[in-house]
Amino acid sequence: MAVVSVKSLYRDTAVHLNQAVTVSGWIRTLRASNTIGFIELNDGSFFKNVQVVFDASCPDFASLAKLPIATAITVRGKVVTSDAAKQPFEIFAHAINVEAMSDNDYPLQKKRHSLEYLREIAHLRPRTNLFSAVFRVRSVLAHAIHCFFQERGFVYVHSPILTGSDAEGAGEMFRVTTLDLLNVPRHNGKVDFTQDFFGREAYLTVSGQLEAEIFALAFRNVYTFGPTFRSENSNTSRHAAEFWMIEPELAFADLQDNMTNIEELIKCVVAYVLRECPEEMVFFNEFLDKGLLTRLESVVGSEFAEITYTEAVSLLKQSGQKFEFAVEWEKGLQTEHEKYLSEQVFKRPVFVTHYPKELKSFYMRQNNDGRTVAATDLLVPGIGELVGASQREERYDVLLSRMQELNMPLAPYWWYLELRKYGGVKHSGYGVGFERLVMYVTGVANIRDVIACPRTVGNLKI
RNA sequence: UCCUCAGUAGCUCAAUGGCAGAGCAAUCGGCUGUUAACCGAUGGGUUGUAGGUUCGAGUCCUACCUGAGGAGCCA
Repeated sequence: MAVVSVKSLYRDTAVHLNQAVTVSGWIRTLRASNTIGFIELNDGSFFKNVQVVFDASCPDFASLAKLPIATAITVRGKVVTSDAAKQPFEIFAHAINVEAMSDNDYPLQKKRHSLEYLREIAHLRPRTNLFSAVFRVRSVLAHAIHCFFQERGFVYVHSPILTGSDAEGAGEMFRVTTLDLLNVPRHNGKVDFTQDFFGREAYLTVSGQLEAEIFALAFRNVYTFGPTFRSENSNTSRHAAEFWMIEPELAFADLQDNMTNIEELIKCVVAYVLRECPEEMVFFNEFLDKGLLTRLESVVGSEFAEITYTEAVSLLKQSGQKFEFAVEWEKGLQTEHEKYLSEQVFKRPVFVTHYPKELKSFYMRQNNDGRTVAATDLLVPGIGELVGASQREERYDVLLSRMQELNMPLAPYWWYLELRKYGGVKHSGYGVGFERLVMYVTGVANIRDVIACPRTVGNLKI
């Protein structure tokens, strides 16, 4: 008999009711007495478990009643309605076959564990309710992002993970080398990278944006979605050394077009997850954040706020709010300022636009005022910066003089400058921290809990 | 990197400078259509590490390690 998924049992209950079925999965918990036992079985296909009832008519009843948690079993039985309150149906077992034993020192108990403890057993935590929900939503969210862009004709670009540029400006980089670190070749006192794998220095990418621009100027609308690496010594609940980013790039688009696209993306993928993962979302709302569903539904339904950086600064100055750091136009917004804006003033996602050029990257398009650039950050309650965006500087001379102002080496960027010479139309793009999006959608507070095997400073356990 | 807090049984946590404990888990037994089942019994400790103060340190002091929260940096 074909094995039926637990998801199918829940989604098509009427089809299976009073029918013989075979299911296979792992024991989440087991309760038994002399005459009857109950197994909550999870088969991986669905967030919820199915209750398996077995009594003395089931072969090997006594030994089945002692099986440890996490034992893998196959159950043959009949789907019946359940008398008890907590489940609409259950499986009455005729036979239970052990596929793979577990052990009584299994670290996950029938109780609530701390997130810190679960991080130490990252190889087992996907078997818990919370992580089962998180990683299913992460998968659905990734799919939603591809759907959004593919439906709109965006081309998915695989930007390089290995890069030769060490001055992308987005953060500290991991060096990649095949040189023997115990016997490094030298030339005139310096490391001789001509003997390294690529014949030059190489790093892991901190952003695929510059390469995405290449493709935007050929395919018009493109996006990247892949891993990114930053070796910064940052120790917060929102930073990881390895994370995923989505970096769309739109040709013939200014900052406003960019922001329209960002808002559509966020609303579309949030709505998608609410639709596809109702059980998981109810769980998050229950156990992590009672206001989650209300907040996400309002995100889908309402306009994002918009304010210029200069307006935001004067709004903060006039707010009367006590801040640890004074608000100053030249110094940029502190985290406390951003939180006040998104959580107290607007209480929803807010675009802050036109930042001082000194605070932003060289490639952002300079405004006519001579002091700001066409850039925006999308700030969301609870997370802070979710999206960083800008119109790119398409004017060759302006870009060149800005790079010279910043004393940047020009040679590595010859191709980036050359893009401006041949039909370098206005274009815009943005970067979304995928894990931050997962956090925002699930209510999970620590980035380490939305990554399968998180890498942070001093931590690469599994 | 800086600031703050924490580290005691497998897990979650108690213990005034004076005998190191509880709940859950595990093991054994009982019992019941159970829902983190329930009831009884049993085993389980170099109190993060190294020094110091003291008649006596889980408790006070110093350094280090680990974790968490916040800041900076950013996505």
